Amino acid sequence: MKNLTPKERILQAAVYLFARQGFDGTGLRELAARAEVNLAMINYFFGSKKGLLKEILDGFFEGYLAIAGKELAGTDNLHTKLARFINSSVRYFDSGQDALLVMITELPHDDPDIIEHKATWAGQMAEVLEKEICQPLKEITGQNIPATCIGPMLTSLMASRFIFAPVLDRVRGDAGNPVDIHLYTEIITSLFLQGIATEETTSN
Amino acid sequence: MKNLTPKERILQAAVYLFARQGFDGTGLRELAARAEVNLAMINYFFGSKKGLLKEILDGFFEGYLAIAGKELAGTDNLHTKLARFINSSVRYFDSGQDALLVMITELPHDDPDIIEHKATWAGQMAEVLEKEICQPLKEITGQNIPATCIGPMLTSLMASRFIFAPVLDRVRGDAGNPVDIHLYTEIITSLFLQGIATEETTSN
Amino acid sequence: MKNLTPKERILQAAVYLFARQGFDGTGLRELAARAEVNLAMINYFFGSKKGLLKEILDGFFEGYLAIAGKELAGTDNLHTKLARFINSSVRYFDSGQDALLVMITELPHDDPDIIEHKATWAGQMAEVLEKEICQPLKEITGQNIPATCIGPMLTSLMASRFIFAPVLDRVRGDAGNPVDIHLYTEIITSLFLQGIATEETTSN
Amino acid sequence: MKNLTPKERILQAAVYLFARQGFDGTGLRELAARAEVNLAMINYFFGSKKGLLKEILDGFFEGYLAIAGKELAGTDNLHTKLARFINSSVRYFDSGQDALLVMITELPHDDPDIIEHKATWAGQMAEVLEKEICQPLKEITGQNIPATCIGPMLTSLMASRFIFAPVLDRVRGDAGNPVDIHLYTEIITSLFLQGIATEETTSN
DNA sequence: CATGAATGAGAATTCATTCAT
DNA sequence: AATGAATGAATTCTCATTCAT
Repeated sequence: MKNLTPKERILQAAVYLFARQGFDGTGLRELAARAEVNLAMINYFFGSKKGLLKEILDGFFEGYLAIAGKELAGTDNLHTKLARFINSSVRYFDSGQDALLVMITELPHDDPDIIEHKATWAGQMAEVLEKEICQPLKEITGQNIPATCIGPMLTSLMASRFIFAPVLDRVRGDAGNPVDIHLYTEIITSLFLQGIATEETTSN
Repeated sequence: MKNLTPKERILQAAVYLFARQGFDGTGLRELAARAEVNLAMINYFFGSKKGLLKEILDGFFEGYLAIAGKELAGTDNLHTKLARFINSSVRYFDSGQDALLVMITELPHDDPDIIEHKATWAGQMAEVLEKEICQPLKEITGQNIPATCIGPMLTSLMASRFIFAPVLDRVRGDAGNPVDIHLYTEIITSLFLQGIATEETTSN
Repeated sequence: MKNLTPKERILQAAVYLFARQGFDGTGLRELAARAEVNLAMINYFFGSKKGLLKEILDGFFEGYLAIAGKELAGTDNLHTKLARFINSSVRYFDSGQDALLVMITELPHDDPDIIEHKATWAGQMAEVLEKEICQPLKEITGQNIPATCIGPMLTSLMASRFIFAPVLDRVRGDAGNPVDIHLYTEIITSLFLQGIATEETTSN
Repeated sequence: MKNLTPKERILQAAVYLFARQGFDGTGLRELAARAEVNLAMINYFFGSKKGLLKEILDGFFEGYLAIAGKELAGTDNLHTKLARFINSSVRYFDSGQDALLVMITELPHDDPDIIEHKATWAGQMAEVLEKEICQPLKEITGQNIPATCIGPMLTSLMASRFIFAPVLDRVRGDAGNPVDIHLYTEIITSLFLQGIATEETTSN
């Protein structure tokens, strides 16, 4: 872990701490200590604390957008593409839980700089979803649900386990066994595509 | 708005600011100014800034839990009960968007005091869901999805619009027309119960 | 302890806390809590925090001065009188250790109000000592040591055990057995009258 | 006085103010102003206000212990060594009156951090005194007075003039002439070694 | 590149005190 | 006599940032 460059160490420490204490709840001193880096280097590399946050968000969105672009493109049917997207996204979220949490928890906060930045990424994401999900959906079912509605829903759904993780660890206690990550993916996929309780649906 | 008691004004200002700037991002000075209250009164009434957060979270969870208790109880079939719960919850979230955002964004942060507090509420919620949703679901479909999985999913799903709201306002621009709240409720309900793209489901 | 008047409870709590945390280190809230009294009552009874300190100092000095007046007066020889004075004083200090500590630790601090107050008492004490100790001493030994020198020396000497008590408790550990109070009195008396190591004195 | 480093200026101002107003009675703002230093530098250099106090106490104890080690060691007889020790100590106290007062007035206060710290020093001092004073004394006179008794007595006695100084200045008025410091040393030494009123002792 | 020193602004909290009831 | 509410000032301490070296 010491064979990372200072900049990488800072980034890594920042994701870790921001996820657990929030952006405003984390001091640069604490961050510098964890990254084993001189305090002044943070501003040296990232210009400001906010610049550091931007870089983290950038990294997360870039990867997420890439997944959307890759898994949703092509000529496969919508089901297949969605299943693929959910699968990849959940794995992405899982492998970068901290970055996901930073994104989610900083989403609603209305710092002018940051919100503009987030909107840019969200806009690009919406474009992809609009083209690859909403349009096909409209053709099939007639429903016209905008990407700005379905995107958040899908993202929140996939992220739910990670958002609630710290609390759930306490709820279940030490002996609790959370749902396996693969099962979790299946549940999400199944829920999103067929809803819950399909049996009952037909019986009623 | 001035005919509220100081304590109410503080609470109101706190929800407003915490939702927009985060708990740590909000200073007590700013809060006191907005509540038109002397700075020292906040500690006088709530003991500490954290005490104020706890009271906000309490208020939110109490209402949410009450809805779960009310709408999910009874002998109606699962579909009906879920539809009712979603309907009430979304309306609850909508009418108290700020409190919802405070809850969501503070969820992952691992302050020892707060996390314990949140876990208590989450535990109670999980009990209700376990009994009223998970058990019936198991009997009907055979699936054994724990409440600690389905609770977060459902909550995140219903909250998605509000979590992303500030960003989406920018994405859509000023002329954007978000989905109507009733339609939003319908979409959530439909998604949760039957999944998306049901037509295609049967055709495939 | 609850059958004391509020005023007495305040005084008692104040002596206790001032001795352990100092005057400035003790908050009125803490004091009110310990005295099981409403915060506002302290100012009600004593006018101010400083008024409370004055009353404590008054109580101590009054008792100390009374002892000096009683034990040093009369026609007995100086030795006898001094032994009596030391005996009574040490017993007085022992029975009111907290008040003694408050007096000692607040002595050097130069708050204008308080210092004037202390000087008044010290002046009265000096008069007694001058007449009952210094004058006789001068007649006997020819030494002219002023009361403003001998008073502090004698008082500090007798108080030494109490001043260092909290620290010594740690030094000796839990199993430490401090010198018995009667022996302590004897040591002080003997030291003051004959000095330490008298045997050697004669041999040298 | 300006050609001292900021850290030195802080230390100097702190000793001055703590001696006159007590540790808790002195604000960091006032201290920073007197040291002509930015407020934040105090915490920067000393970590906390308490850290500053610790450094002051360290400085004092270190010097005092060094004197004990130097003046009490050796093969001279006890009288000579004690006289030397008293002489050096009084001179040390006189040259650092403020530090002495800080030590004395903070002695009884039972802050956990500080008391532990003080106990460490007191323990070392007690060891020296035990070996160099108490043991010889026992051999000569048969008296077994522990160092934890004789140490406080001796220290308090030598410090008496400085503890009472602020009050005595008022008692004597402006024209008062306190005992010369050399005479003071002689009185202490004589008192400690032969007691007061030796003539009378033999005559009675 | 890297760092220790330095800073002004602001953080949350506690203070002793007042006053209407 | 007694109290809960309220307050302005001050508390210690941390903040992100800058800069000379």
